[in-house]
This record gives sequence, C-alpha cells and structure tokens, in this order.
Amino acid sequence: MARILVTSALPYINGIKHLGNLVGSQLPSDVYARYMRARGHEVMYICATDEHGTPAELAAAKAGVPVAEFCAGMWQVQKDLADGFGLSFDYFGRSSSARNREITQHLAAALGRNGLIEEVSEKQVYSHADGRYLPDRYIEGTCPNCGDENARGDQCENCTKQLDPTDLINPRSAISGSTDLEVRETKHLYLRQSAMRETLDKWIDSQKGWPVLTTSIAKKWLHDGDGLRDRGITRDLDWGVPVQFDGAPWSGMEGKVFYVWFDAPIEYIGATAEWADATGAGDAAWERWWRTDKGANDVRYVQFMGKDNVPFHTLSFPATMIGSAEPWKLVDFIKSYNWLTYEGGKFSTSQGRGIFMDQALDIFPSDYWRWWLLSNAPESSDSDFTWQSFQGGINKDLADVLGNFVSRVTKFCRSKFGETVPEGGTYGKAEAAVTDEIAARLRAYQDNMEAIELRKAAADLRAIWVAGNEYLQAAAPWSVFKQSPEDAAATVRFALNLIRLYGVLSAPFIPDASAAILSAMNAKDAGWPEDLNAALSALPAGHAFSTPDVLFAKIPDERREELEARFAGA
RNA sequence: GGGCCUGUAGCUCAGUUGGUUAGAGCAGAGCGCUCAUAACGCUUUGGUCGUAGGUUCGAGUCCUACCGGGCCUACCA
Repeated sequence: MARILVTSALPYINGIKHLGNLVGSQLPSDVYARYMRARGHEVMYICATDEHGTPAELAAAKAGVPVAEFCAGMWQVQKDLADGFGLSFDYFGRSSSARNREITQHLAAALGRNGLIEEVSEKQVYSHADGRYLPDRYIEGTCPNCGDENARGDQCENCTKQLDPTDLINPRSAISGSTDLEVRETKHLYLRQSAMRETLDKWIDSQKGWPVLTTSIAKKWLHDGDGLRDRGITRDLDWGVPVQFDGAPWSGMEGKVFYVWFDAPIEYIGATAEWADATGAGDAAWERWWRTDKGANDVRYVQFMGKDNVPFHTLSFPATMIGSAEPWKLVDFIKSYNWLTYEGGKFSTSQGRGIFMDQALDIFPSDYWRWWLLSNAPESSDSDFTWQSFQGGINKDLADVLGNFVSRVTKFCRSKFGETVPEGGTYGKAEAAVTDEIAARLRAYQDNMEAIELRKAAADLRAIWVAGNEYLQAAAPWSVFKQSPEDAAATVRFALNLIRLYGVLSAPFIPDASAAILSAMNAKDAGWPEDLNAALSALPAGHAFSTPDVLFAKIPDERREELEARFAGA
C-alpha cells in the first residue's frame, strides 16, 4: 500500500467555473484519487478555493457585499457544485483560512532569513476614484503603437505589443473609467527566483516522464531571455495574507498583503492542515503528508492543473518550498491539461458562452458530464465540446453499451428465473475466453490509470463493457433457454457477475451509476478485482438482486437541438 | 518577434526507442439476433499519415523548409 497525495489546482473564487475549468484539474484528479483509493492505497485528496486578489475584491464590490462575506458565500456555492459532481476531496479548504495565513507567513519568513527575498521599490498606478492600486491589466488607454483605444496596461490586444501602463496615452481605470490616476512609488517584496534558477533547472531535469506540456513550459521560463526572473510576491491590497515576519510587522510592508499566486499553492498545505483541524486529527496527521522529516518520505505527490498554472507549480511554488531550506515534500508528478473549447470557440465567462457547472447539473446527471469530459479530456491537445459529440458519447457508451447491458441481463433473468442469481449449468470455454479478454483489458486500464492517461483508460473501460455484450450475444441464453434452462442459467449467472464487476471498475469515472449498479446487484463486496476469477463468482446462485431502472436515459435529437440553441451565447 | 504543441480514414483520436499488409470508436453499408433503453453481435466501405525535399536497407515515426491550427510570452489567476 502506497501513500498518495493528490491536489487539484484551486478554482478562483470570483464566480462559478465552466466545464473547461472542471476538466482541467478537478475532474481528472478525482478519477485518479478514486482509483487509487479503490486499489487500497492511502490517499489524501486536497482542493480549496483561491480567494485573494483584485478580481475577488471587484466581484465582491459588484455584488455589493464585503469581500470576506462574498468569498464565504461563493466557497459554499463551489463546495456544493463540487459535491454535485461527485468530487471526492478529503478536504475542500479556503486560501483565506487561518492555516494558510500562518503557513504563508512562515514560509515567507524562512525565505527572508535565507536571503531569498528582496525589497524593491517600484512605480504603481493608483486610482483615486477607485481607492486602490490598479494591476496593469486594469488600466486601459490608447496604444502608443497602433492607436487602438482599448489597449490594456500589460498588452495591446489589437496589435499584441507588450506595454507598460505608463506607455498608454490617456490612461483610465478599467474599473471606474476614471482618469484621475497617479503613479506612486511603492515598496514590494520580490522572491529571488533568479538565485534558484540552477537548482530548479536540475530539479526539473531529474523528473522522469513528466508531460511535455509541463516541462516545456518550465524550461521556457527558466531559459527565456535572461532566464528566470524575480517576482513580486506582495500587493497593495486589503484582502489577502498580511505581510508579516514571524508574527511581527515586516518593516516597510505595513498594510500590504502577499500576492495571490504566492499564497495559493501554499494552500495545498494549508488545506491539509485545515483537514487535520476539522477532523481533530492533530498536526502530526497533516505533517506526515508534507514534511519529509515527519513521515512524508514515502508519499507520492501528484498535482493536476490546466496549462496556465504550470509556471507556478513547476517554478514559483518549488522555489518557495526549496528556498525555505525546510524539509517540505515536493511534487513528484505534474499532470497538466490543455483547454476545452465550446463548439469550436472559447468558453467565455463574460459572454456567457459555454456551459457552467451549475447549469450542467441542472440538465444532466453528473455522470454524463464526467464520462464525456474524461473520455474526451484535452490531454494531448485542446479538445472541443460539441453537443453532437456529447449526445453521441452518452447515448452510445453509457446508454447502449453499459446501461443496456445491465438492462438486458437483469430483465431476462427476472422473466425466466426471478430476481435471484440462477443456479445450474457450468461455465465453459466462453466464460474462460471472456475472462481472459477482460483480464487483458483490465491490465491496460490499470496501466493507463497509473500513468494518468485518462482518455485511454476510459477507452479500456468501454472495451470491458463491450466484452459483456459480445459474450451475451454469442451465448444467446434467450434461445438456449428453450432447450436447456440450466445452460442459460449459467450464462445469466456469469453475466450478473459481470454487471457487479462493471460497477466496481466504473466507479472512478461514473461513481453514481456505479453505486446504483452495486446497489441493484445487492453487492456486499465492492473491492477491486485483484483476482478476476474470484471477482466473477462474487454473486453466488441464490443471491437476490433487483432490476434497476434505466441507468442512463438517452438524449433525443430534439433535446440536443434545444440545448444547442439555449447555450449558443448572447 | 521568440518559444512550445499540433496536422493520421467523413468526425474524434491511438500509433513505445524508425522495422512485416497504418489501428480504434463514432458515422455509412450489408447480414444476423430478438433478452434489452428501435438496444446487441458479426462482416464491411473508407487513409498517396498537411506539402516538398533529405537521412536510411527501411520513415506516420528522424532532419530541413514551407503551409494550416492552437497555446505561452512573466501584473488574469
């Protein structure tokens, strides 16, 4: 038995996430966590909301509530949606928690003591009307290069030229439109990542088998231009982790907070500590996952994230951990995902384009979404959600291949033998052959799960379902029954055991349907089939079951067309 | 501008270190079955592997150029 720490990138707090966000980190990490638990490993699966930063403050202001209140409310919304999608976090924390504040301040102090934090004086734009400093992208004006009037302070979208806010002609606040702006001198702490470039480079090089997407982004940042740059880790904001040094004010940093990217990944640790608090397990319980001097040496730590998050997880966060010179557990494998697009274009929060988590759960069961998103996950490149593809995948894979198999077996049995596993007959070549077939598919399934190749694993799982239909078709108990009810009974008995097996194997992908299957089969043992032959005789003759309702209702064309129109966007 | 990824049957994708007749699912066609959610099974049509060169006994796989799609480029997180 191994110990596996799994973290999903933290969803930002400012609103409800769309399916692209879901498939990029939460959903695949959940499948992995569920699979590893099913294999008997000890799993700690952590996620949390990422709550700090300007967008959260603005979203709160727009909603007309204090930011702390806004975040608390939105945390609950996201928690409920996560539950709705069956995300099996051991703990869903908050980056604004006391634990994260404490650990973030602790790590900053350690970095400071090790000479890895530098005070830098820089110029920032202050907006009097908004009463806040403005991040570069929240300043708009005329581009000095192309004359576009809606250039942002970091880059002109029109001509793609990178800009400084001070380059803009007639700059204004993107929040209020105010032109009452002032460039102020302000001091900030910088993390001296440049000093750790070689360390990080060697660390990245020592990792084996990481996705190309992960390492290529890290390498780019390490070697681009002058190499890895230092980064500001503080901001002039109210909402965040206060900048302190060992609990005392950090001289010159009064009233400032740590920048959200600094404290967000630390919340992986913070949330594990929150879990320990919530369960009353004590500090040793979370430290054995995170401190190599306190038991974390045998932990395998796997992170899941969208590609936008890769620089923070390959460089900034490791720089924080390594730079502290404390024995923190570092990540062993970083699984990164490309984007999911919607009908050929981008999901857009602002334009209401695409499908959001709350809407998705309103129209179909979470298993539908889980299955389609995971069996089409953007693992090797961006992938496109279309209603046509979704409808096809659900109807064919779930309804026809799996759902109908359960249906035809249980209903046939009920009509001929009643709702108990029938006795009589013996297994022969057909049963041995399909067992061999499934054994081979199962090995592939397991290998792909271990390697976190979830698209391939989904295909393997589907092939295991198909094997059941092939077997049943060849055995044809409905015609055999007329001559030899005993032989038909053996086939049905075997097929009922296949159903139970499918319930077990499918659980990481479609947990609700799996639970329904296992419940209908009245299965007491839902353990992973370490011994396939034993697993296929788990339901003995005489075992009572119930015939389940339709497991997966099909999506008719009219329904699909209606949804296509409804989600076409404004 | 720079960097990275990607282009394989109508569609979505597999194709380990270059090695026999390029695979799967969906869609299409034919046949079978009738237990089942008009479901299932079998057979089958379909590809000059983006283009042009090169390396090699041998290239979907390696190299170069070009064409197309996408992402990143550090103050969105």
